[in-house]
Amino acid sequence: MTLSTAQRVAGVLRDRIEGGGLPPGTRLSEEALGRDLGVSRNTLREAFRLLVHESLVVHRLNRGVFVRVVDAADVTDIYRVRTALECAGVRAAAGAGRPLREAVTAAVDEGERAAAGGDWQEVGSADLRFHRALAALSGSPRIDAAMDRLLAELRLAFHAMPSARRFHEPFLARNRAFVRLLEDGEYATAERELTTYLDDALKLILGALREREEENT
Amino acid sequence: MTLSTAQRVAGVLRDRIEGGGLPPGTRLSEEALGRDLGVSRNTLREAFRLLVHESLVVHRLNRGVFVRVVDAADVTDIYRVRTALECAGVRAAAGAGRPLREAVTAAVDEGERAAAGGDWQEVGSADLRFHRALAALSGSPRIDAAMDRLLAELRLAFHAMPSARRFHEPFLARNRAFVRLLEDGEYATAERELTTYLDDALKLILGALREREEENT
DNA sequence: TATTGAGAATTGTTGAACAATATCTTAGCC
DNA sequence: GGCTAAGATATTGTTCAACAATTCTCAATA
Repeated sequence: MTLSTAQRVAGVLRDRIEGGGLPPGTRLSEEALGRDLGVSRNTLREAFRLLVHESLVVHRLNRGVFVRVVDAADVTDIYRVRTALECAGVRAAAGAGRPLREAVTAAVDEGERAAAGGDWQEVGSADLRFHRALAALSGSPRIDAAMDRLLAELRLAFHAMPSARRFHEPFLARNRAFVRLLEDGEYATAERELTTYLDDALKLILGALREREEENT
Repeated sequence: MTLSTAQRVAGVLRDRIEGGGLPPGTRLSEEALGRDLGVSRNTLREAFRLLVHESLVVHRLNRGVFVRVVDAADVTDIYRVRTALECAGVRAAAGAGRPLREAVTAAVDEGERAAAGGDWQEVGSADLRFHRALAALSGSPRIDAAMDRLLAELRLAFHAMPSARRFHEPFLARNRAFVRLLEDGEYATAERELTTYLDDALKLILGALREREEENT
């Protein structure tokens, strides 16, 4: 057993949350969950702390933990940080090692292959890998970890997106064009394009969030 | 009782660590510390969790918690992330609100005042506030939080710096010049200067770390 | 010297008890 | 009827001691 009980429990909860089994806003009762998963309240609370650190749940004093609700302000902020980290990656691209640069191209390739096969779920995953690879060009473990946390948060918001295809399809060509800019060493242009790219994506998500908001009124 | 026992214990440990009473690498025995502080192991473990979240200690499964050792690779990485975040702040400076911009200037003012009074400890604090204010120009809560964690980590490495004055004095003028660039709207120049600024600071710290390393051989 | 295995030391997990806080219920009032 | 306030109930927060699981120590052995 190389994983502690708390880590295993956190993994189970993470899967349930990301799989939609525990929708945003759900309260996680210590007693009920502990009985369900067969662990003590103490261990469960330890698992909660791990998930709090991943921003998947929030902890309100004397009220318990709730599945994180990612609102428009959160998404906007996440995109601010993404822009900072991914732009830093682009600026480090020239000095980055070959494996790091190839990871970027590979993710774009995989996205196109998935699109050809009609697997839009996988197109989404490849897109996240693409952006993570972009930030990873910095060669910084802390940036990698921060990026993972950000994308995990973002996945919570993606539950609101009606169609993976409508959201991802327009970006396939932009990803390809962007990679070409990197390969040609057009870093300044690439950075500008990336900024507007992320801004466009943000607007799409905010639009979807607003629509869902109006539905629930 | 507005502070839990665990929080008090964490405070005691934090003081001991930052005061040098518990040098980096020290293992914090649950039983010995618990007896020493008069709390149960469980409470002590809760305190440990708080400190882990602050990056002051690390937790290794089945081995216990150790006072964090910040090595050259860590410092290098921290400066990579700082560069990304502070540069993002500079690029957002034009659109940032007045209070955010004034906070940058205020920190530089306070640094100069402290230097005039010979309080080099306070010069160091003001310098940290200056860089935090720089990153805060982005107006992003997540960037603010990340910056706080980074600077807390960095404080651990500063224990290796022999003289606060020798380290901070040369940067007083650079801080002032940098603020002037911001006020004049010379953002591109400011960003370039900031990059070399952080690079120079990194080299100084790495040099001090190397010297301390050689002493301990 | 390197290895191995039993025992010691240490951390991981649990369940319980009690305290503090929040939520729900209900009785009384306007 | 609707509203407020007091009390009852449920939930989380904190601490403890005991037991399980893991790692470490160190002598015995090849």
